[in-house]
Amino acid sequence: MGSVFDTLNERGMIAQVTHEEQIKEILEKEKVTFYIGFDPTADSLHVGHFLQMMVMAHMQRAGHRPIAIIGGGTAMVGDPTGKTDMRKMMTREEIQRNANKFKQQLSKFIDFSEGKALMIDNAEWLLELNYVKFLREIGVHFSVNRMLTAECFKSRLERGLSFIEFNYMLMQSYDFLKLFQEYDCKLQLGGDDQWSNILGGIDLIRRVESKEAYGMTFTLLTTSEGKKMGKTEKGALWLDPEKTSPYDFYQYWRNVHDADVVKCLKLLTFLSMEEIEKLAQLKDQQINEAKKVLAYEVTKLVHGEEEAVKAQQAAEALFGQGGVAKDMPSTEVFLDEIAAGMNVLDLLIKVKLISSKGEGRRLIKQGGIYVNDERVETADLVVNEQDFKENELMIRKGKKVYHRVILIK
RNA sequence: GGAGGGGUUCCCGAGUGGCCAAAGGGGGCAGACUGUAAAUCUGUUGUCUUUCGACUUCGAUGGUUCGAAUCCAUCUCCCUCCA
Repeated sequence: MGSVFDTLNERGMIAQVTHEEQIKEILEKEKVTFYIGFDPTADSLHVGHFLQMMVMAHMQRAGHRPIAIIGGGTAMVGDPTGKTDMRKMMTREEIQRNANKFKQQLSKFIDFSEGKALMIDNAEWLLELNYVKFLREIGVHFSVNRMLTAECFKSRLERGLSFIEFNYMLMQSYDFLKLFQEYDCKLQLGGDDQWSNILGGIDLIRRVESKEAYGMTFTLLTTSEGKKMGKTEKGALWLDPEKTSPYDFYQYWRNVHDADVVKCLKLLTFLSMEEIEKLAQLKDQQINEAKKVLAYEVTKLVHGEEEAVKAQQAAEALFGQGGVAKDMPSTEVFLDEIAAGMNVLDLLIKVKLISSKGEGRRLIKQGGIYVNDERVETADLVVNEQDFKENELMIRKGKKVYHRVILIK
């Protein structure tokens, strides 16, 4: 029966901690208020945030109180960490809109009721800061020399770093101080790339309050090849079903590399370590079973059980034998559009499986397009009403991309 | 403020008057092999038509020329050095 710390640790989530012993201790004995910051720079959270959310959920389950900080103020400055060039500035409105979406998504993981968790926008205090006052109270505590030695600035120094970005660290540190003072928040968590920013906050608290605060960072979600995970050809893998359908989401995890399955199970599901161990024993083909579990569990967490089941069924119907999948992407077509016959290429375009006719021709030439499971041999093929079975037509591109066309009479 | 360098197709990056829809790499997509994996190999990767071909693209706008990504002018953005 270990503490959350052990749980997080054995799942391989923890990257660095500031004071291992003390953190273990407070996590075991106290109800700790901690925070994680989220940058509202996109209109949806993506898998990159997923791990942070898992951590928050784990912590909350262990009785601690999470604060999700929406970086409404800091987003107006831009975190230089890991960016090769300056981030584009965002308007208040954009940030606000994004922040609202975040809250919805976070609510699936964290219970915000009865003050069990808080969500705060740091714009609340950052936007009102008085420059001179800030410099006098906060700025004095930072040594430029030391900041420059931080890895995140070092790399940027070669390319150029604007003053505004340079200040990001101060603002994030100030957040921590503020939360420490007002909410007794003494632990900051974050991705491993946030390490130096977190240290900044801890330092600041020590100097201003003469009290100890703690920090802990988590593994960044990367593939075994060291690439950031969750990037797809269409961009990030979003948690918003409007931006990434549950089916695609499921498929992403269904298709992770062998080497990453166990890691993902540990990091992204609540399955017990015993169950994961069991799955980790699987070899070769059987690994697919583990991948199914992974895909199902992760989809369930993000989109709910119902969607996860649907996605799984859809996938099985398609990749297993026969069966009709109801929940893959589909497009409706009206009878009069099809009555006279419609060229495959036009149909493919309509259904957005291809973006140009040239692409379609190429795919067909290479044997990558199937209609109702029959390989399309020529781009001249015309599809008409007779091709629909029970008002449905199945189009497949390559091996994995399916699309259902529904005929509306 | 002064001096210099630069903006090329998804990304990086060649290309300095016709042979350029534009090398090479990366990435993407498809095919083979497989396990809805990885690795590998092959093809492909502006649009339209596919057969020749037509059209649009090299920061923006004008200009020179039979012909411009390549030359000129103006504008714009970025970077480096100096102050």
